[in-house]
Amino acid sequence: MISNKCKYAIKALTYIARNDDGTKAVMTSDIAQEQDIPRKFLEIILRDLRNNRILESKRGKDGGFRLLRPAEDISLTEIMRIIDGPIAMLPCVSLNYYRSCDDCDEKECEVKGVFEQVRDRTLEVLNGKTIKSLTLD
Amino acid sequence: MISNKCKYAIKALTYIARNDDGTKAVMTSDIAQEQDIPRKFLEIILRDLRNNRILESKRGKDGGFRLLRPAEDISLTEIMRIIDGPIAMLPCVSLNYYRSCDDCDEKECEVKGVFEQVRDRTLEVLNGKTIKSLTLD
DNA sequence: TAATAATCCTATCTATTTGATAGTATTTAT
DNA sequence: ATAAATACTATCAAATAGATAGGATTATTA
Repeated sequence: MISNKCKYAIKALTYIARNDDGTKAVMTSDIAQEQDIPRKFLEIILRDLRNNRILESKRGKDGGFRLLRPAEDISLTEIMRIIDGPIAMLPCVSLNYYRSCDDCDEKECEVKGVFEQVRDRTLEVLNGKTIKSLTLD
Repeated sequence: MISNKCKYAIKALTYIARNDDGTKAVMTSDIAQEQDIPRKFLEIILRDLRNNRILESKRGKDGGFRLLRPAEDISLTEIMRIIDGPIAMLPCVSLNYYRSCDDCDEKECEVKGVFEQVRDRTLEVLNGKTIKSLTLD
């Protein structure tokens, strides 16, 4: 399962992508209201995305958030990794968050192969999806 | 990520499948030792699997556990659902643990479609894997 | 039939993660 | 100056993960 936080992040980003008309940044409070996300929680999420160079922010009056890159260059995998961490089902098959298993020898691990396949299938779908393509669905 | 508990369950089942020679049941303590799983934790897992009709148990001396069905009839998905619950990444796309989302309208949800695809790809892999096929890998 | 060896059951515990809220500081437009 | 926005720090409650402890029950066998 992905976390609520991650789902909020995706919804917030698609909202920003749809509502940035080029004149002014998109405000936290608008996103929170329209997408039904707790405001203070959303602040944390947006700051996270900013710190990871997905968003840029502007403070003060008429402040808000903008995508730092075109929506078609932001993949779902990138967002999910920032917010939730690994996508793989086992640490030892994670591409971005690899950790060895304490309790088994990877060379003869029975389950590793299966979960590598799951990972690859999952990434085939998720890598192909961007904030842009989500807004078109 | 799948839980440690679930990984333990899979390893325990493959161990039982490999070591049941038809004469006597496989003991918790043997599994725990060979597969490096905390004994008391493993007890809980095996009882769970028994309650869900994956294993049968025999008490007392020479007691232990056996697969209730042939290893080729026990899929990974079944085990994962018993131990960890839903396999899907969103409650609203889960086949076995469906729950509606509080915060969005499913008809126009942007992410639902993607995670249905992920679910289907994942199940393609996991449904094809059984305790039997894992022991052959 | 007593001893032994196994599962069964209930309760408990600690650490981490999840999902959030509160309050204040800082920045910016007017 | 003032209003309105983000930035930051701290805190909190509930759920989940990952176990551990101790005794009850059942079955074998010497």
